[in-house]
Order: sequence, then C-alpha cells, then structure tokens
Amino acid sequence: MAAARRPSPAHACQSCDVRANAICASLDGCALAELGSLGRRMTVRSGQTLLWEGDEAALVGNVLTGMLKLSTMTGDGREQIVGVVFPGDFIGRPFGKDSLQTVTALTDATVCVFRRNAFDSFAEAHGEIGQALLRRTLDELDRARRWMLLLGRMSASERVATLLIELHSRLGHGRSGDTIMLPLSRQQMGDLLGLTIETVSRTMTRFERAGLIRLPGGRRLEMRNEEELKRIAAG
Amino acid sequence: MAAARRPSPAHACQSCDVRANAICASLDGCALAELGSLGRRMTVRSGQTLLWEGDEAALVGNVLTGMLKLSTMTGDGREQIVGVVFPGDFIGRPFGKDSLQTVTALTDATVCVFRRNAFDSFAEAHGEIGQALLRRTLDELDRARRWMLLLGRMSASERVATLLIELHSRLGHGRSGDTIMLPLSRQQMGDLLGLTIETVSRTMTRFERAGLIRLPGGRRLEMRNEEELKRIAAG
DNA sequence: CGCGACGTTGATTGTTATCAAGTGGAGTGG
DNA sequence: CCACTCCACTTGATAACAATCAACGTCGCG
Repeated sequence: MAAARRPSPAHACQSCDVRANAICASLDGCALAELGSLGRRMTVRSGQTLLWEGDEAALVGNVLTGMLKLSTMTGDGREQIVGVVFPGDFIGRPFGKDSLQTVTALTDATVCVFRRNAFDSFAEAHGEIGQALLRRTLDELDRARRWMLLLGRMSASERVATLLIELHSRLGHGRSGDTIMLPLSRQQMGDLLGLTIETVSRTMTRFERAGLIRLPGGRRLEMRNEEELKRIAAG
Repeated sequence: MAAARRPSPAHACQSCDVRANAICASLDGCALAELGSLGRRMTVRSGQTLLWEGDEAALVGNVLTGMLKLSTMTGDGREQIVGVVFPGDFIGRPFGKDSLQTVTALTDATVCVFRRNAFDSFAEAHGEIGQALLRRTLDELDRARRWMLLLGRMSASERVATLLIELHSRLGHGRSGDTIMLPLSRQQMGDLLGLTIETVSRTMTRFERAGLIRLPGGRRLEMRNEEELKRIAAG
C-alpha cells in the first residue's frame, strides 16, 4: 500500500500554506521555483510509514499538514518515539546517511518530498537553505536534549504532566479550561514518554481524580488546573 | 576562580591539532586567519564550568584537548548529562539563544572560544562554516536520539553495557583484552545513563563476576568478553 | 449481535531508588 | 612510619515505583 504521490505544480510553492514556517521561507522566488520543481506532494494515511529505520534514506521533505512521529526500536522491539513533527517541520536526514529513525504518520498527512540527492545538491548550491536547516536542527537538538532529561530523570507523573502541558499549549489556544483532542493514543504517549500504556492511563486518571484535568471520552482532554500541572511537570 | 585565557596568535590555527577534525577544516587560509583573530585559547580545569544553563550563552568554540560534559537539571537538582564532547567537537549554541545546558570540564581541557556574536556574524558571512556546523549538528541530533532510546526503554544492564562498549571503542584501540582508564566517575556514568551511582556500581560488579570485564581499581576497565557485552547492549 | 481496537482498573512482581554502612586507596600531618 | 581523614566506590537491607499479567469496559462497525 504505497502512499499516493503526485507532482506539485511549480507555482504551488508561492501559495503553500507552510511556506512561511518551513525552510523554504529563506528562498527568493527564483530559487523557490527551482526547489519546487524538484519536489512532489505526497499524501500519507494515518499509520503509514514514510521512512524505515536502517533503510537508505532516499527522501527528505517538509510537512504540509498533519503530524508524524520519528521512532527507533531496540533489537527486541521496544519502541521509543524520538520526535514528533508538525506542519512546517523538516523530515529526513540530508547528507548521505541511512535513516536512523522510522517516520510514521500519526494522522493523515501531506508532505512535500524531495529525493535526498537532489535536495543535497540544491542545498550545496543555495547556502540560505543550509542556514535555515541549521537553525531548525539546532532547535531540534535542544528539544531532544530537553527530552533526555525527562526520560532519564523524571517520574511518571512528571513525564505525563510535561506532555499534557506541551500538547495543550501546542494544540489548544493556551487558555486554561480549553478542551483539546489528544493526537496520540495511550500507546503512543507511552512510547514518547518511555512508559507503558498502563502507567500513562493510571497517571492520567490520578490527575483527573485530583481535579487537574478532565477526560471526557478517550481522546478528549480538558485542562482544569494548569498551574498545578505545571508545578508537577517542573519536578 | 576564572579560567585562564590568553590570545591565540593568528598563525596558531595553521598548526592547530584539531583543525582537520573541527569545523575550521572547511575554511581556506584567508578565512581561517580571520576566524583565528576572533578566537582565544582558554584552559579549563577538570570540574570547572564554562557555560551555565539558563545564562546568556556568550561563548561558542571548539574543544582542543580534554573532555567536557553538557548537562541539564530538573528544578530540584536531578542532573542528566545530555552530551559529552571531545577534541574537535563544537560547543555552545550559535544564533541567539540562552544556553540550555551547563558545560563542564570532565578533565583538564583547552578550548578555542569565540564571542557568540562575533562567531554568528562570521558564520553568516562564510557559508562553509554553516555547512560544517550543520553536518555536525545533524550527527549530534542522531546521537541524542539514539541515547533517547537508551534512556526511555533500556534496562540498567543494557545501559551500562552500551556505555562500556562505547567508551572502550572510543578510548581504547578497539581490541578486546585492552585496559582503558574510565574518564567518568560512577556518578557521572549514572548522570549519563539516567541511573543512580549504586545501580551503576552493582551492574558493573555483576558484569565482573560474570567474567565480562575486570575492574582492577576504581577507574580501570579491562574488556574480557566484548561479544557478550555487545549482546547485552543490543537489548 | 459480535468483534476488534482502545482504554481502564486490579493484583502481583521485579527492578531500581533510597537509606545506611562499610571498604580501600591517596594524601596529610604528627 | 603510622594514624587519620577524605573521597570514591562497594555492598546490603528496604521501600517505592513502574512493569507485567489479567480482566473488564466502551465504543464503533461490519
């Protein structure tokens, strides 16, 4: 079941929704048209995998809509999600290495993909894009390292609280009292936090009983006491 | 107790030991001289801190000799080491952000430092250095994400085995039967692995009793059965 | 209606953290 | 040269936390 692919007309970049947030923002009209001619839009259904850990990473690209996860596995199949990408974010590993992560759609998603070789050459020729990619990669590295503190040193409550705060601020409008739809299953939350599904579930019901959140049906989350949750997340 | 600092003569770059391995390798003689004029050599004693988490990160630079750790802490003081840097590696956070890690010398070390602003401007003007930094940052990100799997999903034995294999291959000559000096205290190993000092110690004595390693005195490590240790590390 | 995916809850186990001594070696000073 | 101290490390006993194993509930869908 291959993902649907179709050429994206060159002019599409001009009106691209994520252009301002993606690395393409660094390019002028001419370079943008050139890059656009190298790319293709691609639709990925929720659950489908775009890149496999260990395979030659033939693709890179930008997320247009939806969310995807980056994950790695131990030899015996335990999974850890090492990153989640949103519209405007870059995916894949430029510059000649195998993919070290599996990239899988968490929701239906569209991405604008390039063959890695073609993208690498383009990047060599257009320094701006390297600059943009560098800034983005430095931010990603900061995020990964912050998450290492969570994985290495935080308790289950601290981990879950941190995730809920982050999802709420990222997907809600930041207002306390909001209800958001959780984009992750309990299993995925566990894979992100280094916990089991049961521990995630128990921790969330404990938060609900304590009046910090409400969980009206599996995937809905209502924030009731963000301050206290933040206090827990801080460790 | 401020670290010792002295100007590095511009010509020092030409004969710099780490030049071939550092981002400077990307520069031609002229640009190298320019960058050299911005930098200063600096000595840091084991245990001294170069940058503090949360402070404005005024410095960036290259490691010339020694090893340093990058670490973060929870609000209540639990520490996680998120990276270890060796000669030729880059330290600091270019492009306008506070340092998110504390950088501390694990051994006596020398670094070649630049004021961040001066370095940023130089990097804007010299695309090559951005390219070199990008490749290095992508590698760092891969490493950080691999470590996230260890922190999130591996048992104490798997974590310790992974670290010992990595230290042995990095510091020894890769031959089984070698003895190496461990560059980390048990506490530091724990901070890197997300474990307590006691768990690290117990795990190592279990490995010794099983004949996988020998520990002749606190900091020496002799590899006796690298294969089995690798098997454990694989999960 | 029954099935399957997802989520919750309970009982129990197992691993690692915590608390508390104890050991051994390097360095100091009588 | 021998206590003495300090520090890193080890070892032991116990507790706490999260994983595991096992039902059970709920929702959506054929």
